[in-house]
Amino acid sequence: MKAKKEEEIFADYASRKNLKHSGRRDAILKIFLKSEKHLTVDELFQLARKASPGIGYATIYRTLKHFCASGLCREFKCEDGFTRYEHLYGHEHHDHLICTQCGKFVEVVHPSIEKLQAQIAEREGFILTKHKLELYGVCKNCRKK
Amino acid sequence: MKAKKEEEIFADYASRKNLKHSGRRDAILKIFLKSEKHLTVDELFQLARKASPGIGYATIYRTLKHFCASGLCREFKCEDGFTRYEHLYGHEHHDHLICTQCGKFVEVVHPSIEKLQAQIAEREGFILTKHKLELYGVCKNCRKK
DNA sequence: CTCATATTGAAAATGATTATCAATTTCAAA
DNA sequence: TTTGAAATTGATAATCATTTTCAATATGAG
Repeated sequence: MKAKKEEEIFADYASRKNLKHSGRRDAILKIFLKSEKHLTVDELFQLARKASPGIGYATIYRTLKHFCASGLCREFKCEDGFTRYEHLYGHEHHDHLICTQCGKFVEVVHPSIEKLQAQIAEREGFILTKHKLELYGVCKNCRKK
Repeated sequence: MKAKKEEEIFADYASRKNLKHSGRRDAILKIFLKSEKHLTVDELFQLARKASPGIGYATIYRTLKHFCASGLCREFKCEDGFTRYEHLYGHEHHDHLICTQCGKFVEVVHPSIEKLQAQIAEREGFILTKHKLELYGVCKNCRKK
């Protein structure tokens, strides 16, 4: 029951933060959890508007901040200028392979790269806190077209 | 004569693009070439203002666009939200190791990582066009403090 | 039920960047 | 040297994504 677990994570956060109950927020959470894509703010807004007509843009932003703070998701500033939000729960650390034609996101994991990064950092006397690796290219599907 | 060479690169571009001569631009170029740092727009603006009082912010932006188009430099959108400009000429492809305390930039090259990236992309059926690898951490100096 | 506090949408504010515009400068050709 | 088309410039307005403000409303503990 992954979805259940994610809802619990947010419920815990909400009670920790003394958030009050809100239908809007529930709707946004449901939509976010249902989508496995890396949604942009606007995509989420469009979907939320269907479920909760009259919802404002600011509410999406505010709610996403909460989701991030709760550990449910993470902001991902993409090269195309749009910020996307990706699920964190149940997703081990990964990097991204992104198709510049269709926008497909592939989450990739490669322990050897992580190891090499640590080596580089050590060689230069750094202690690594985080890294960002994005591979941009064209996927098989888009090449056929 | 690296500096000479860089000036030539820009001169070629300028003549190709029918740019007219400009004292402002010369000053900005000189400042940019003299600095080996990854300057932000504002840092460059502050420096340029000393050399050319009265210079406007827009001129910095416009000139940097030209520098990029000429192949002299490259925009680097940093995690801290500031766009920096780095020298391209004489700098082979590299990734960045960045100190989150003092902002120190180290250019790192690691062929094995490049190879692994190509492997990952191939495994997923992608043809790589570019990549972005940034390592964030704390440098030796900052750890001492 | 009550009241402090969280939530909301609309609209204003922000901050980085770009576009506009009228004034000025450059430079090739006359 | 003069001329005039085209480039350059600074100031300012416009964008665009995101944040903040604010007054109105909703929530929920006591």
